[in-house]
Amino acid sequence: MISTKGRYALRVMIDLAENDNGTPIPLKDIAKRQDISKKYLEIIVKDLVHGNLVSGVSGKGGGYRLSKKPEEISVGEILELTEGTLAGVACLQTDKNSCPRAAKCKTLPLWTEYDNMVHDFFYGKKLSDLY
Amino acid sequence: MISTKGRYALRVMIDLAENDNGTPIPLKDIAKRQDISKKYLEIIVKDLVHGNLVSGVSGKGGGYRLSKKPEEISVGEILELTEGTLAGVACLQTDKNSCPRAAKCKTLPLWTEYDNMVHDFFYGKKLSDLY
DNA sequence: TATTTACCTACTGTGTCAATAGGTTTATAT
DNA sequence: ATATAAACCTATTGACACAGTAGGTAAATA
Repeated sequence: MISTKGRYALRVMIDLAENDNGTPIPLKDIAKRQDISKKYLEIIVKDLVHGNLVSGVSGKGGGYRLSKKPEEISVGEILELTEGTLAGVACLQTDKNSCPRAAKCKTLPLWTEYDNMVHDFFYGKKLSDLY
Repeated sequence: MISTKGRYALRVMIDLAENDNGTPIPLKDIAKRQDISKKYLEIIVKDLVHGNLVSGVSGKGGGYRLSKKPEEISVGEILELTEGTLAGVACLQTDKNSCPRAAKCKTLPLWTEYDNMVHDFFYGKKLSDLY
């Protein structure tokens, strides 16, 4: 299940894209527009900065701006970054080493197909498609 | 994320379908074949019984059997029963009353599309497709 | 009547989620 | 220079779900 973190992250990204006027956008403004506590947004934006999707500018007059054009940012990137993974099933998380039953598992092909579908869906959607 | 409960439930259902020989199949056998504790399986099978996907027969010689033919049971039914919901996003869970931002929410259409895709995927797969 | 099975209620440790709290650093505007 | 406004950082917390265990009772057959 996609958590608030990923969902809020997407809203932040859209907000940044929609309100882009050249100058950095302070978190305070986003928090107010999106009705999300600024404190919580700090955590989320930190992930986005680490993933190079946005860059922050400190000091008065500072704020955040997108690092790439909205057409070049996929929803999948945003979610994978903030959710940690897009994998819908634990068996398929890359860090978990593969299950000993994998070879004979009757359900693994289903989960793999599911995972590919979800991946393609979210990586096919660009930020620019959402506003 | 689909939890062990849903994943195990699916394996139980496949096991019941594959080993169906007319007589009920005791949980002990399923637990051994699937390498899952019988105690934990009890919880899972209870859900399946409540949802009328399997029926239990008490007493010596008892066990469980499928209530319908494998071609008539969808993976979606199984997962929705054991997971509680198939909704990948909290906004779309039926019990939660809709979010006040819904009307102006830029992300809601995305989540709805995602949800429909997932729903169609899992309801399109039948138990008989998996073994 | 002993045995085998389903069925029931309760409990628990672990971890994640969602969020808050209180600071320090950085850089601009005045 | 200095006040101000912003990002940035570390830690903490309450609530809840997940994954599983424990110990029993009821039902039905061999």
